[in-house]
Amino acid sequence: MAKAKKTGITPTREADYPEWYQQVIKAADLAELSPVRGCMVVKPWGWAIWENMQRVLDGKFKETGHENAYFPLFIPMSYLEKEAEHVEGFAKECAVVTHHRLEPDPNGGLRPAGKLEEPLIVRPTSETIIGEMYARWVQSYRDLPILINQWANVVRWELRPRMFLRTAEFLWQEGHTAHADEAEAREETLRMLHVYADFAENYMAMPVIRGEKTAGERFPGAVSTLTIEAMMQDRKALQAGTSHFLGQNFSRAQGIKFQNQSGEEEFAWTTSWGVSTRLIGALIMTHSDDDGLVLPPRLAPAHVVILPIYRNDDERSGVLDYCQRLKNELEAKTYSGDAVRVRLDDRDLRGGEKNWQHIKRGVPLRAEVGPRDIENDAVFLARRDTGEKQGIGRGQFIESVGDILGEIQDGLFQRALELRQENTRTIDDLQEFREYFTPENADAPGIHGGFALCHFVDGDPVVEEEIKKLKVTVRCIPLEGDGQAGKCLFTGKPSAGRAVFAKAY
RNA sequence: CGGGACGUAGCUCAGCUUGGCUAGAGCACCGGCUUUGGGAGCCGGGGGUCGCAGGUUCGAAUCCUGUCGUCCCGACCA
Repeated sequence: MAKAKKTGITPTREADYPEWYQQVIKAADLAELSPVRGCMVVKPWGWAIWENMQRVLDGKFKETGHENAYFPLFIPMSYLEKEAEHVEGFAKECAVVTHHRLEPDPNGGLRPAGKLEEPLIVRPTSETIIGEMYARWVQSYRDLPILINQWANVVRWELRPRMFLRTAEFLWQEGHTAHADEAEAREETLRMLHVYADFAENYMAMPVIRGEKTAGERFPGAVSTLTIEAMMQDRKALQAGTSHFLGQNFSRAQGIKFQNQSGEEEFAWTTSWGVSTRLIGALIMTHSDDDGLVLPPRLAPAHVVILPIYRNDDERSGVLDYCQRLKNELEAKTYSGDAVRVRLDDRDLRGGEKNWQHIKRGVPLRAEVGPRDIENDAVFLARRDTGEKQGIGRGQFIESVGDILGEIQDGLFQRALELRQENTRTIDDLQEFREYFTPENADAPGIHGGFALCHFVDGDPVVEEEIKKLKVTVRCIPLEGDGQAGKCLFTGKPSAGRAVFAKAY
């Protein structure tokens, strides 16, 4: 009897994309909302993905000459006031600590006491506190460059949280560097953008566009903001990482000064760059399908899950022995420089239910092993990315496991790249632009639009108004543009190059 | 911070219009038996001060007032 095809996730992406996203997180047991407004609890499976991301990125930061350090969670309010644009950018979303003690109140509860002389803000980002320290550390050109990264949590009091994409508290890394000259600082900004792009494409299997933000989208206080932008499966853009050239704005505000070789006093040139747990959201929306999470092998907490199948206690011990041996043999193999990560799921659950759990959690390979397979010295192997299932000899499986994982990794990247290519258009006609970004049914806007490459004039009010109406934003001016000049789509004024326009998260 | 909706079991919700026996269902959970190669079936069981505080009433999940919270749509944002 053929059963009706049932998806692991309800609703499907097509039916209700935002709800699908929430359900994937739930079904894959990645995280859940906490009782604290806007803050989430990252559960072990989600955390393991983050740990893998951290491990890879941390290695890349160290390879590029950076060291880790740690700076305080609290920042004196006055620090934030020093850089005017910076204040404006973050003031509206800061958590503020005004007291340092609790005392009993008359109703049997507690109330804050011990008012602080100067309020402390919980860092929304650490440029100011880190800059303050750099100012103390730098006297001579010989003290530069300073190349430091920190792994930390930050707080931005968001009004509308979405798991992983925008939460009040989130985890990230922030690199902060100070240099003796502009060229070196600009080079650093670009270098780290490429580190991010490499990580996104080769580890997350997520193609990205490297580009520069327009003035309006720039980091508050930065001279230039570089970004990597990815397309999610609903064709919206997600900013996946940023690298900022801060010029001398922050060093002037914070007094990061040094004497150069001629004995003259100069301000240092600084940069900052970061990626956050938002990358997990990006990962989910890039690869997952209507059955749940799909993980690129390089970041998957488990590459292979072995599912023993048996009917009774007699079969049980034999099957488990065989599985344990298979696990050991697989773990002796490597993929992408690491030992193959294998889990043996011998929980006392029904096979079907167990199997679905691993599908929903996105494990790249599931190997079912039952008496029948053992007889043939084989396993029944299922791929999460294609859904393909086949019997394969045990020896062959062990020999090829690394290759199969590599195939999955590459396949996911190709699939994501194709989606982006199919949904990227060069547009030179305003009417076409409007239609491209207008959903067929305004009351239930389904998946529509994509990336549009258009000529434009940065900051022109006519442009701003038009794209705002359509809820479209300028994502970036690609670094690898065609370099052709043209006419602004909206105003007809001369344009030096095309930018990527899209709806965004 | 503006507009809308909603708070009933761990989760999703019914019941409320028209107040009335012991507050229900599905899923999840626990136990037993039969099962086990893509989400098992049957039987039994545990679990709720109906968000909170007042009020009306012989009687409130249901009506009234207040309050707290959550979600959605805007504005803001990694």
